[in-house]
Amino acid sequence: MPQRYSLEPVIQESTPSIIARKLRYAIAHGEVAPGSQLGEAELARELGVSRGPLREAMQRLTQEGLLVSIRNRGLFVIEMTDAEIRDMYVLRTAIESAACKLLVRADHVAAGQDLLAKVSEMEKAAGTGDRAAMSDADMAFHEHLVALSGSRSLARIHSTLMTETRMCLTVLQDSYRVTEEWIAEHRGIAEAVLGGDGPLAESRLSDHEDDALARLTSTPASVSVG
Amino acid sequence: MPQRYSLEPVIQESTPSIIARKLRYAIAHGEVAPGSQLGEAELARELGVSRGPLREAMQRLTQEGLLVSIRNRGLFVIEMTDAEIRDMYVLRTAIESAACKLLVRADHVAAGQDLLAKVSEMEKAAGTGDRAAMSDADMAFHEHLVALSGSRSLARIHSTLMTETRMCLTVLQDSYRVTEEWIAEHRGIAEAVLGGDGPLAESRLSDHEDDALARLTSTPASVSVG
DNA sequence: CGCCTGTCAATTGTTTACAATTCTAGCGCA
DNA sequence: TGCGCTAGAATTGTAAACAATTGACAGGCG
Repeated sequence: MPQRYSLEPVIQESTPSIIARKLRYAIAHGEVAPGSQLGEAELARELGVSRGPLREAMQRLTQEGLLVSIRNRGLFVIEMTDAEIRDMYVLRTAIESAACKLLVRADHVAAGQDLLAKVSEMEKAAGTGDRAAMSDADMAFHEHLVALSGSRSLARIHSTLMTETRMCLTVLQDSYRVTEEWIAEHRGIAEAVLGGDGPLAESRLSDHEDDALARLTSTPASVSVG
Repeated sequence: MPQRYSLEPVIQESTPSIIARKLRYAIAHGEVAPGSQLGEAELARELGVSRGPLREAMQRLTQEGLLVSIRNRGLFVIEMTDAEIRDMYVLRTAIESAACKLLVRADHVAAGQDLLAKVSEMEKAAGTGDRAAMSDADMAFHEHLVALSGSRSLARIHSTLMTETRMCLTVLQDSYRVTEEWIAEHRGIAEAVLGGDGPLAESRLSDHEDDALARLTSTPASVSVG
């Protein structure tokens, strides 16, 4: 059959998937506060679905670690302590470092240029002074870094980490400052990738994550994973 | 209140949790073949639960990546291609490397001795010639490595990876050979940790993972993440 | 004979209702 | 005041029924 129109296959997203995505977004953007309870009946009414699919979606988020379940009491949005945020950054640094390793072994020139483009977008966002745009650009850089590595495994883990990161950023939005230094760190990583210097890229990435972590937590990270 | 007995908090595991654990075990140990379909009605009857909690458990496994869902058709156990196994090992190496980094920054002497004890258990298992015991000991070493790091994040990801690894080992059980070299690799890692040499430990770990990967896949890994 | 199409059985997806368990809060009582 | 008990409310688990979709198969048409 001639493919006259460029038709993409119709993806029938399952209802639990849709619910999970909406809930993830709501949690990440602070529409539901950390520690607050998600009542089944209320949520089901709000979303216009029945309890079955809703519970399936909740189980997914529980598996991701975004919700904690207390039996016969309900599901609650996680509250991350400083220690847990530090621990999350350990994992995040591990994932992104691995992505860097893969990148420099592949087409690091194209990847580096791609990342530099993201840095430009960050500068643009910084120029407008829009907080949301700045953090969006920040996260876009890191998501792109992992996506360019081509690893599905890394991308999957990373996406859940970015949700948690976004949640932390939303909570501590006031303390989120974009400095020249902040953009320079990203550019440094991109340039190291461009040059194919894996160890340098990883080192800069690790330092960058430590800085980001220090901005998120009250006490500085005592042990770095870099 | 004086803690006279070392009482752990009573954890009332939810039904979906139990189901998920049982299914995970069954998949990991080859009781359900990769690619096979899991019928809701049949499984529910077999496990003695209703479809509700069963579906919730399935969603968890889907989120973990152990099952793939085809809408209106059912859930199937994943079939991993060589490329996917390689990709999984990229992630696994990233996780365990990060654990190594944490280990050498903490009490690396105690950790190293602990790991050497695991190596002894491996030798014992190798002496009996019991295939299951050998792979158990192998996986116990790696799980211990991550557990000793004290990172909940790393441990959580790693546990799902070990399930997938176990599945691969079960499928290709015949080609699983334990050699002197295999034990020596583990001892090398443990000794590097004991000596507090992070880079050496990571390097040896990476080489070890590459070897393990080469045993699992038909074609050798073209790109290492180490 | 080959291809398309309509029907049918099977399975999943969703909703609803109800029973069971457990936590919380309030009350009475020593 | 402190304790135990009880009623209410919430979640959790179960069951049944219905809707929706898929894949297969038989039959008609060119």
